[in-house]
Amino acid sequence: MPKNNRSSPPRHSVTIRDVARRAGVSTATVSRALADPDRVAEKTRAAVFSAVAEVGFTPNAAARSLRARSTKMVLALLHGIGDSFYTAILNSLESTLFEAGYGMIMGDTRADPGRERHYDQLVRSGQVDGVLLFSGRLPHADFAAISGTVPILLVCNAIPSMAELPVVEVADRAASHEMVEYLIGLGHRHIVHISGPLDNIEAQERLRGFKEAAAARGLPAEKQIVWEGAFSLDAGAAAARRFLALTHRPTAVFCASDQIAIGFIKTLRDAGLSVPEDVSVAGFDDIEYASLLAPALTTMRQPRAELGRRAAENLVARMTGAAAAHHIRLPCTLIVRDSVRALRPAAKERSQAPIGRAPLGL
Amino acid sequence: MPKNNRSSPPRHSVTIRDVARRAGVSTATVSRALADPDRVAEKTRAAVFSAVAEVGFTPNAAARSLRARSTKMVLALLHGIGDSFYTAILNSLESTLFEAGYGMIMGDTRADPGRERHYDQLVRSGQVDGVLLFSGRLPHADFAAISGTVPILLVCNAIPSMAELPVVEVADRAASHEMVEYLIGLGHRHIVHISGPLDNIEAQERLRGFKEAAAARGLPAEKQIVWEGAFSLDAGAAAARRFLALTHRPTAVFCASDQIAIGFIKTLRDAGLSVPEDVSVAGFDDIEYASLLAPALTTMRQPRAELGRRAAENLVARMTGAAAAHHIRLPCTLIVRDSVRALRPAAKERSQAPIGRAPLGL
DNA sequence: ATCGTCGCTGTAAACGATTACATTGAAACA
DNA sequence: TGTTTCAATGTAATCGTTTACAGCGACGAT
Repeated sequence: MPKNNRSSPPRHSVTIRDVARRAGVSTATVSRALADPDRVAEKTRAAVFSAVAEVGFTPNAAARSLRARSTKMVLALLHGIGDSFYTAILNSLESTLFEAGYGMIMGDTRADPGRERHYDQLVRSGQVDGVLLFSGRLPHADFAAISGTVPILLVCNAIPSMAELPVVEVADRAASHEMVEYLIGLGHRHIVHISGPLDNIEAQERLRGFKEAAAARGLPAEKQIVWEGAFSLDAGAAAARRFLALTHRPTAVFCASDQIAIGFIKTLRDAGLSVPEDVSVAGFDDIEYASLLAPALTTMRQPRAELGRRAAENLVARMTGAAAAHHIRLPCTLIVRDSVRALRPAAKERSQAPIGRAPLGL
Repeated sequence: MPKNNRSSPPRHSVTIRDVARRAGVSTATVSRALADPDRVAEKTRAAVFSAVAEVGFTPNAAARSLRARSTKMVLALLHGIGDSFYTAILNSLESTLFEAGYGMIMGDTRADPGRERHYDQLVRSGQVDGVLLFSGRLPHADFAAISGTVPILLVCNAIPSMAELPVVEVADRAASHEMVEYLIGLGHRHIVHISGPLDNIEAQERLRGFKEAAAARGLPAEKQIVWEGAFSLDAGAAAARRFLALTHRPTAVFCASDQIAIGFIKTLRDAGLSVPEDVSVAGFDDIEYASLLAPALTTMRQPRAELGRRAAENLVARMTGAAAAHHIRLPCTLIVRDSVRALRPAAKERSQAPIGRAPLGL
């Protein structure tokens, strides 16, 4: 007997129609019972629910989206998923979105135009109800156009040319101010700022904060050095090599990220200098391991969990048509640990002499 | 004159019909031209493409999914997005999936039944074409049922009760063997294994590897201690307190994760012990900062990028109906750094005496 | 001349839900 | 009793694609 290839139906999934048949009602009633149980009679409701359970029904998302024009999904578009900076944010993001009934699609632009176009299409094709835009290097004109399609929220990414878009960000400039004030308060007058890449908004703001604070306190401008690089360990290492080559070394280094600071310290240590004895080093971010390093890193803590939560809440409000703040700026907090120390007053001018290995006793 | 609220159409999006009209062809032809340009005449193709550009058309994803029964999305379901272990994996995952034209929805179960049900529904509602299951604590019966719906791939998560599901994992047991062999080779005979949570498959495997290797080498069973905890810093710290309370201290500690090792070392150091002088400590994972700590961590490196890539490739193959390996196991590599050292042969038996502060000179 | 064959295109039926509108029956009220 | 009202339900259109099927010239083979 030949195999009967035709007997089994073409994998028909179970639809609302099956439920309706089973419960002896129309599909409209099933839909209503599921969407708002109070709108159908108690008897019907019970019949529908047990029918749903019996046939094992789950509404088809595509059909629902098509008709209802909503997907209950948001796109989180960032630059470099691998960056550990995002992990804490993603955590509270997912959490808050989940509470509100939204799923999260993750996209990474990697600063690649092809990818940017792809995600642009994703949004335009109606696959998400909203966008959280972390990446700072997009073809923003395109995304501005999208903002007519679904709500967009810029996160940590207050692009000046798109002032009309809502933003949730960290008070980078103020935090930078505070850190510089702190260093000055400890007696440092000769400071180098190792900046992040200056096509990045946050790097720009931190640099600006550094300059403003130094100027406001009347620090000699020629002694405030700025080196630009990536937010990476390697950039920190490169800066350290530059630092070692200086004859008149600054007494403090303010890094635009903890990664930079760590790379910097490591290279310095390999060269025989020690932190903070020979030079004070401050970071920015307060990454998970900042407190575990030796020396424990003095840094600015970014409110990452809150950032994720507020961003998600704000976007949800927009998607549901509720009122939402147009600009949220969250403060950082200075975390004092061991990598920065007060400059010995006596050494204030001496510190410009070449610095050798720290004395053994201390 | 009253505002004419009715004049603007109800935000009609631009559909394939508009393109068809504009190009003077049928919607079927537009669809064909877009799906496979070679199937329409050159003239038509040109007309369609310029029409698409002119009206600004992007196909509606919901409609397409509904009809074509495919969403070009996968669900990556994990337990604790915040865990830095995932970041490197996610990176190569996203990358590989993107190349293959798939998007990625991220879900976190947080070991919460409500969430598990939610993501179960997500899959059943046809929102994804495949699932990557990282989390080790699901109501697996349910997900086994799903496997009839879309392909599922277990990642780092070879649940025995679901042997029929395909797996991509790390050779945890073999890696554990190797580490224990390494410690034994350095003269260690008295080892404690700080395990991860034993409802986690990987923790189980690492523990098993530890026991097997110790037994194979004839190490005295009563000296091989196992403490169970989370994969966290805190668990490491707790283990350290336990360790400090011992009178006969082991000479080496093999931690089931770098996090544990770091927490352990930190607490030990706070108590005045130093690593590796007083005790050798090995980790597992080779997290980003393992090399930057003092002491730099001796550990097993997990091939995370490759793990992500292989998992994505395998799932894509399954989704497209291609052949795919049913079980992939990737090897780890031992990374020797500074937190483990050879036991001084002379001290072999002495080492059971209470260990004091390390001599200053070393 | 006739009949495939083939390349190209159009017509219309799905896909599976939501929802505007119509219908029904019973309660409420005059 | 007749009318109104309202809750509960059914009917069928709709969302925007894809795709099975059919049609239609043109061309080559018989």
